[in-house]
Formats: sequence, C-alpha cells, structure tokens
Amino acid sequence: MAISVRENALDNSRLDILQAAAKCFMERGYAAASIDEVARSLGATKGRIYHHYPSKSDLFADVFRVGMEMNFEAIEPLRRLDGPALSRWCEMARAHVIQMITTRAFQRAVWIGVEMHLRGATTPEQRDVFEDLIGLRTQYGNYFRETIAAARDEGSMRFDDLSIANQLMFMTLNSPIFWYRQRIGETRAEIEDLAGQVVAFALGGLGGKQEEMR
Amino acid sequence: MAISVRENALDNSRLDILQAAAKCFMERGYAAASIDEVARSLGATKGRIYHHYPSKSDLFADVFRVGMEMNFEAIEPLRRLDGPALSRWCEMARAHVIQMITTRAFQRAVWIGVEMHLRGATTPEQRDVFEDLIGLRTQYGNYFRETIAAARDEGSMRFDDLSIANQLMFMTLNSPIFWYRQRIGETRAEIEDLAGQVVAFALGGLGGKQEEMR
DNA sequence: TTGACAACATACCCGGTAGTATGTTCATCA
DNA sequence: TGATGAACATACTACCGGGTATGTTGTCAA
Repeated sequence: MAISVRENALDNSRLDILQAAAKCFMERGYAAASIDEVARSLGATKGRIYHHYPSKSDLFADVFRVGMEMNFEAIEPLRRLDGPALSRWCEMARAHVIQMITTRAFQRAVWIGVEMHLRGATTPEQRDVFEDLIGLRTQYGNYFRETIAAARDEGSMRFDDLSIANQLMFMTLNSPIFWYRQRIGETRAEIEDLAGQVVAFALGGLGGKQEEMR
Repeated sequence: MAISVRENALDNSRLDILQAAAKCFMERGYAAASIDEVARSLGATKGRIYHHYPSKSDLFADVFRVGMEMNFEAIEPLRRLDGPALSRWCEMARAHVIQMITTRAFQRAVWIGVEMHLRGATTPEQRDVFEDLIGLRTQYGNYFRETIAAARDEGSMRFDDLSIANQLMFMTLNSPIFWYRQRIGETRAEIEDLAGQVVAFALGGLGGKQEEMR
C-alpha cells in the first residue's frame, strides 16, 4: 500500500513531465525544444527530468509511447465490433479523430517521431527504441488498413491502391493535430461535430457509401 | 549583355543555394538544419551563403517564397479556365499535387514555414517577412477555397464547413510532401497516376460527383 | 535516531552552430 | 595596368543547450 502510493506519486511526477514535454515538443519541434524549457514550464530544473530520463531522446520516446498507448486504448473496444466493416471503421475513425483533438500534444509528438524516422534523422542509439515505437504505430495503422480493406471487399468502399488510401486517410484523420485550436467554452458536442466532418471527408475520400453517415 | 550573363550567373548561384537549402530543411527541419551543412552539400563554406543571405531565416524565407512562386505559376493558367468549377478544381488540384511531388523539397519548406507561423515560433524580426509569406500562402489557398465554394454552389460538391473542407483538402493534396519517395526509373505516367489517386481522394472528401473523374 | 536512498536543485563542461571579421582571388572597367 | 568590387574562403567569437558531477532535502525503514 505504501508502495502503491509511492509508485503512484512517481507516476504522477512522470506524467507531469510527459505532459509538459509533449507540449514543448508540439510548440517547438524536437530539435528546438530544450530540456530547460520543459523544466521551466514545470517550475523545476533539468535535474528533475534527468532524474527520470537518461536523455532527451528517451524522454521524447516515452511521450511517443504514451501517446500510442492512449490511441490503442481508445480503439481497442471498437476493433472487435461485429457487423459491417464500414460501420466499424466509422467508429474507429471517429474515436481516432477525437483522440487527436483531446490528446493533441502527444499525438503531435508521435507525428514528429514518425517524421524523424522517415527522414532517417535518428542517431544509431535512437534507432532501436524508434524501431520499436514505429512498430507500434505501424500495428495501429494496420488495424485501420485491414478494416478499409474489408470494407472494400464488402463493396462499401471504393479506392484504388490500399497503401495510398491508408496514407491519405490517416493524413485526413490526423490533420486536427495541426489546425485544431481549443476554443474557450467549447462543448463536447462541438468537438464531435468537428470530428464528424473530418470522418465524413475521409469516408468520401475512401469512396464510402455516404448514406451510412450520421 | 555582359550584365545579363552576370545576373544569370548570380541567379544560378543563388538557385543552387536555394535547392541545397530546401533539401536540408526538408531532411532536418528548420532548427536542426545548419548553414554549414547546406554549404557542405554545395562543396562550399558558410561564406558563400552569408554573402547572399544575411541570416538563416532570410535564406529560409527565400526558399519559402520561391516555393510559393512556383505554385502560383503552376496553377495560374488554370485559374481562369471557364466551364464548371468542378472541372477547374480538378485541373488545379492535379497541377498542385504534381507540384508537391516535383518540387517536394521547396514545398516541404513551405509547410515548415506555415507550421512555424502557426506555432508562433517566429522571432519579432522574422515576423514581418513571415507575415508577407503567409499572405502569399493564404492567397494561394483562397484560389482553391473560392473554387470549391463555387463548385458547391453549382451543386457538384457537397460539404459542411468551407474552412474545414479547405483545410482537409489541402492536407490531402499536400500529403505527398511527406510520404512520396522518388523511385528509380519512375515514369511521368506513374506520377500522374499517383496524383490522380490523391485528387480522387480529395474530390471524394469534398463530396464531389465521382463520374466526372478520369 | 540514524543511515540510506529517492527526488530533486546547482554548478559546471563542452560540442555545435549562428553570425562576424578578415583575408584572397578573379573579372571588369576606367 | 592598376584599381575596384563581387564572390567567395578562413578564422574566430559568443552563446545555447545536452549531458554530467555533485550537493541538498525529505522520507522511510530498521
């Protein structure tokens, strides 16, 4: 019990660091974000961060990992939904977009990480950890990939190349991480409406039957 | 005549710098890209770059500007095409996507610039120049915005919010700057096919009548 | 009560990078 | 032909930021 409280406190401290780090990475990018700034935004100093993480890239990797874990949790219950692939996709896509909006800083960091990997902007030491994280991201992507493939087989979607379609779909569904701005007094309904428009766009792009929407 | 040769040489030298800079900014991002690296990729030193540009951010701004100028040139003849807005949009969108692919490094730099502006990651000195460049980008975006608005009025597109639709459309059309990889021996036809798929996705997302395609 | 350790803060080092100051070379022109 | 300036290269400075080494404080367990 004492141990659980202790571990909880540790987890909370780490979570604070993660949130501050995610925000800094989002606002400045990986290279321009400094550990000092993350610490300052916590009212702390470097020492606190380097006590929990051996390096900047390890901190970033943890932000990445937590971001992906939240995504998996969000769509996990929806993945095994029975019924047509199209409606399953709609649920997953909607959950994904809402996830992009509500955990924007973390998702932006995930994006940055993927981008760094694609550009090969990773040092040899980062490689192993990144390879692992990218694997997570790929697996997550495959859930959607399989779903739209099934929907196409069922005749409820129409597109040419599966990989390209998946790419474009994710670009659309992820896009709120770039242009979404939290507005004061924004209601849940407004966010869901926004998510609905994004999902509708993606669905149209995938050649989905529109009558299934809304 | 002597002057024209001279100016031409100067322009060529500057263009070489711009291309090398665009590539570095694409591969490393703004912060991580170093002037030394740009110079090294040219087989030169810093002196050459600082002879033409007073600062890193001015070099970046020029890459941004040239990138946008190429975009304007690409769609300028298509803007005033008469006929239905939908077919005009298809031509513009196709030209835009091909532009993203063929001048990828510059367009990636444009993206980085827009992102920096949105994040407010610009120093006060950069502000004026950036404001100008963002204005260019906004104007370019408005061309498409007006076109899809017209298409919706003509009943050939169907979407809810114009601003969001425009955002999502550009995310889709721009996306090749992230995932496109030049393949060896790639033909023009293959690129056009790729562009076709991207445009088709965007068209579907905008609720466009699919029978007009291809 | 005390020793040990977690959870930080402080002080420091050092490599990399933007920017500058100063050569150097070569073409052009008076 | 000598002067001038463009187009660079070289050498240097200043600073920032990642990482480390070391102190400090509070807590818990024996």
